[in-house]
Amino acid sequence: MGRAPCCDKASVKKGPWSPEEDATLKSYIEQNGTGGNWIALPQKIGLRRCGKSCRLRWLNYLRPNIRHGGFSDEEDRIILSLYISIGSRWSIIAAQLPGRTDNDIKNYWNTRLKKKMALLLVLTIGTSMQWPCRPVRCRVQWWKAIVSEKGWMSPSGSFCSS
DNA sequence: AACCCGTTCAACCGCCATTAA
DNA sequence: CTTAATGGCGGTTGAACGGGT
Repeated sequence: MGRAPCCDKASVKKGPWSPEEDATLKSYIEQNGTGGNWIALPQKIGLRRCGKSCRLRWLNYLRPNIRHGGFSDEEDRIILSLYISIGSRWSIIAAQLPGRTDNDIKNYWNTRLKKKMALLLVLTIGTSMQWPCRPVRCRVQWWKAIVSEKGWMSPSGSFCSS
């Protein structure tokens, strides 16, 4: 026996949200709040969506003051230092970056930032240049494992072990 | 023009934590 | 205290897109 589903999968719509659905959800929450129950909310406002889907849509796209894309160098630095110290705790990392969502940061890290950082590592440590950031320098072994696993080893294959 | 392939990111899935009954 | 319902989170997927051939 599996776990009971949170909603009736057969009668619930999946996939991208339409502008109409967005408008329905946004205007209701702006006027009434979430009512403390995401599961009951879609039925109440006539949306054929899972409550969890509504929650995700609101938190990641519809709520006010959200920024997408255009991560600054300072944001890169904050994400990297937090990732090194606490790992993939995206909600905690997002809490340090106003206007950013955990989903956006997770996507940014997985698709861009970790590659960018690995490249930076190869270009600095791999050529024996001094790494400018001490916390990162202390985690060379960690990065080495990542870079090795992903096949991002520098042509020389050399890493500083300090 | 048609296809391939890598990248991006919105959204889903399933698990664990928390809360209510 | 126990159990069920709901919230929250991180991992993962797959459609859309764009550049290259």
